[in-house]
Amino acid sequence: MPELPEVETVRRQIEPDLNARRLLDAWSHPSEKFTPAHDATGAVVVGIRRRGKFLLVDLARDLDVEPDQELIIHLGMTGHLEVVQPSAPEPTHLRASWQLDDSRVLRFSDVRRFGRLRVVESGDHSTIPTLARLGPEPFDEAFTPESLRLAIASSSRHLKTQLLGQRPVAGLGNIYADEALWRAEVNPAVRSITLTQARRLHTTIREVLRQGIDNGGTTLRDYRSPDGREGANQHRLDCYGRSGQACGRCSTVLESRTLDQRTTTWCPSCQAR
DNA sequence: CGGGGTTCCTGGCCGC
DNA sequence: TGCGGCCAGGAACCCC
Repeated sequence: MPELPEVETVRRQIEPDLNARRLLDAWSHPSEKFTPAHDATGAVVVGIRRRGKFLLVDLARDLDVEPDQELIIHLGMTGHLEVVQPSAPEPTHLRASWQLDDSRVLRFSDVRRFGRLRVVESGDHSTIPTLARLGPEPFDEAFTPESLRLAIASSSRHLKTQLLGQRPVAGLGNIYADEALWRAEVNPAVRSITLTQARRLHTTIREVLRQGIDNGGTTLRDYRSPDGREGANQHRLDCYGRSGQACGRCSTVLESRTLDQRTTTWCPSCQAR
């Protein structure tokens, strides 16, 4: 399930292959999630950025002009991007592909079809709700303990649920949210946090995301980087997926329960309310 | 507008 | 071995 570290790993890998390449013919699966692939046809890639879990591919009519469109890619749970020779074996769940002007092909495959594509005018994110209201990038200076505390205070929902909502900070999913809360020793089900807790959580959010990027992402089942390799961060998890095992800090057995329809794992002792 | 619930999908896994 | 049932999970979407 690609979260910020996985999406950033993908971005770094495909950028050199895609930069300055023109997208020629496009093919797409008939779902409306993927048919916008055709809207990018004819444009040249002049850069690839990331906001939270979204990839923003800057498109221009030509190499020497300002970009006027963005191809926005969300990988969902099982989305995978690769730039390969056309002779490479076709993925089983191909959802979109673009012929490139260097004879290679950009392919987007996605087993569960939770991913989606859109082409919009540069900077116009108004039709993509989560992106339009996305919180600060975790490594940006706009993300501070106080911004985090304020964001959490602005809603009455459970802390973990708010973090998954992408408003307090961009890019957390279930894995890194559980990891950050565990490290910060904050209970996932509280509805507000003190500034002291916000300071800890601010630090641990940055730590777990940085560690995830440094390890090339977390591969639990499907995630592969564009070059087909697994990440290594799954060997470094302290909390996510460790329900029933001993907490690495206090040896209490980690618990798991569904919080607002999402599986949540935490230490009932160090993360007590 | 916020909160709460539902839906989209399919492979993998469990139990019989 | 086969199969029904269930689960995971991000974000759009719908209703109140």
